[in-house]
Formats: sequence, structure tokens, C-alpha cells
Amino acid sequence: MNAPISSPVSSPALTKNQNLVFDVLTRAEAPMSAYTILDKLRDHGFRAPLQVYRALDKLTEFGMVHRLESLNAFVACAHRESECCGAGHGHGTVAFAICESCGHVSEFHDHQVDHRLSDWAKSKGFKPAKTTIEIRGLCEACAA
Amino acid sequence: MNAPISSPVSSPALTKNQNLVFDVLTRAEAPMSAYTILDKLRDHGFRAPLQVYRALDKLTEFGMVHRLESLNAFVACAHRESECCGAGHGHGTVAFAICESCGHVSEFHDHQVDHRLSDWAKSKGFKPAKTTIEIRGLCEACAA
DNA sequence: ATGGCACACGTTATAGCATAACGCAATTGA
DNA sequence: TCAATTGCGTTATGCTATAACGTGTGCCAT
Ligand SMILES: [Zn+2]
Ligand SMILES: [Zn+2]
Ligand SMILES: [Zn+2]
Ligand SMILES: [Zn+2]
Repeated sequence: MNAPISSPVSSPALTKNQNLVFDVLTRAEAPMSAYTILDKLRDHGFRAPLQVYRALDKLTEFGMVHRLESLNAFVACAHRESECCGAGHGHGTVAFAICESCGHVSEFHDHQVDHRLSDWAKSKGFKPAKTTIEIRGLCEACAA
Repeated sequence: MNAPISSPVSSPALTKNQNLVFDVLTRAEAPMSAYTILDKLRDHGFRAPLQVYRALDKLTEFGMVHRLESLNAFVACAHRESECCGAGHGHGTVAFAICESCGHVSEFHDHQVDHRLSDWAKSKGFKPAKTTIEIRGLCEACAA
């Protein structure tokens, strides 16, 4: 009993560890580092960072979790279904606004930014694989 | 004899350590991690990471060096003088295209992307402090 | 001048993030 | 049945970054 298991919420069926990690991230109000996730899951049998990183790798691959490069941390995807382009998951480039005071993260997508960047790439013969856009600052509530 | 020293190339006068770190980065053809820089400077008396990080902090503050968040590495600023907005240094948001094969980095600026992102921020009441834009992929030469 | 301040520097220790390398177990599909 | 694939668990290690301490120097107001 090791392979994927029925999943209540995801596109591909998730394994037990993947579900646990995803649940923790989904409940979180701010990005979490892999080690913070590990601590949250010690009661569920997690003992080593690799258990977390392996789950995160898969979840990221599925598009259900995003890594915030400027924070070395992870968030559950906050895309609304019925987003403009390509419904469901498998979305393209996305941007994050990260509040440095309360930790809240807003995930959004902007076509024009996307196009502008890929136009630049095309004009330079650059083949993009993954694009990171992260705005650090203060959210409305914290900027008061 | 500890304070800033005449500098051949910079806006603010750099200290000895800052000059050494900046020179290493300027000669490099790819981003360097702090520890790689440290190794390059052992012959010049560097013994500890902090010596590098402190210099990098200042150089970044001066706008002479950029940190690549998705790489945990640093590059010398490649802005042409006579760039569109705000001549000299002290530039605004900048984007990077990073080749995952050869390590080459292109630094560029796009007004429309900038405006688009700050419009989003304004509409949400978000106060941006620092924006990161990094495109990972293959440069023209490596995409062949 | 002299005391206080700001700042760069050097060192040691520690914290935080991520992966290598091993072996085992279960699933899948030739 | 047998190989290939994938997930899992463990131990060890490596890489990235900062805390905390003390030193020396230039500067400036007193
Ligand atoms: Zn998403
Ligand atoms: Zn906030
Ligand atoms: Zn620059
Ligand atoms: Zn290349």
C-alpha cells in the first residue's frame, strides 16, 4: 500500500505524503518553509526533510504548489478555477505579491506582462522554461 | 586605514573588501554564489562568509550588484549607462534572463512590465518594496 | 584633546535550506 | 515471472546565511 490513493481535492491522485503536505499548505495563511512543514507533520510520521521535499517536488510539478524563490518557501496554489487562460490547472506564468509584514501572498496573472516578457525572449532567441515574478512589499492592511 | 578608499569604477567610494568582491563579480561570466566568491578571494585574505556577505549587501544597496533569487547567486549590474529611465545607477525594477546551460545572464528593463505590475499593486493597495523578475531557460546559443 | 558615535572589519559558532546515496516495498505491464 | 518504475524511509552531507562578539579607525561635538 504505497502508491497513489484516492484524493479528495486534486487533479492527479496524491499519495499519502503528498496529501499531508498539501493539506498543511492549504491551511496555512502564509508561505511555509520545507522545515516548518516537516515540524507540522512529525505527528504524522515525518522524520526527515526529504519526505517533505519529495512531496513538494511532485505538488509543484502538478501545479498545486508554488515555490517562492525570494523566500525559500512554498504556498498552495491560489488560482481561482475559471481563470482567464487555460481553465483548471496547468497555468502559465503567475506573479506573487508578498507582504513582508503579515506574510500574506496574492497570486495573480497578467497577460500583458506575460506577453511582454515572452516577446523579449523571442526577440533575443531565448527559450524560457520557467519565469519567476515576485513583488515584496506591504499589503493594503499592513501599509496603513 | 579602514574606511572607504578611492575607487576606480564605482559611484560611492568602495572599501577594499567591496572592491575585491566587485572585481571578482565583474570578471565572472556567470552568477557566483557567496561561497564561490569566498574561495576566489582566499588569496586576498578572505577567511569567512561574512566578509563576502557584508560586501555584497553594500554593493547591492549601491545598485552595483544584483542578487538572483532563483539561484542564490549574485551578478555585477550590466546596465548600460544611458539606459532609458533615470540615467546612471539607482535603476528601478529590472528583469533577468538566465541560461540554465551556460549560465549567461541578460539584464534588461521593460517599462510596460513595470507599469503593469505597479498598476496591479496600486489597484490592490499593495506597496511594493522590491520586485524580482527572473526567466530561466536557454539562451540563443544553447537552444541550438 | 577626548569622549562618543558610526562604520568597516575579523572570527567563531550556529541556524536554515537542500540533496546524495543507500536500500526496501509496492505497482505495473511485458 | 521478471524487469522497470515509483514512492518511501534513513543517514549523512553540503550549501546558504546570519548571530554575536570584539577590534580598530575616522569623525565630530563638546
Ligand atoms: Zn497557481
Ligand atoms: Zn500584510
Ligand atoms: Zn542593474
Ligand atoms: Zn546558454
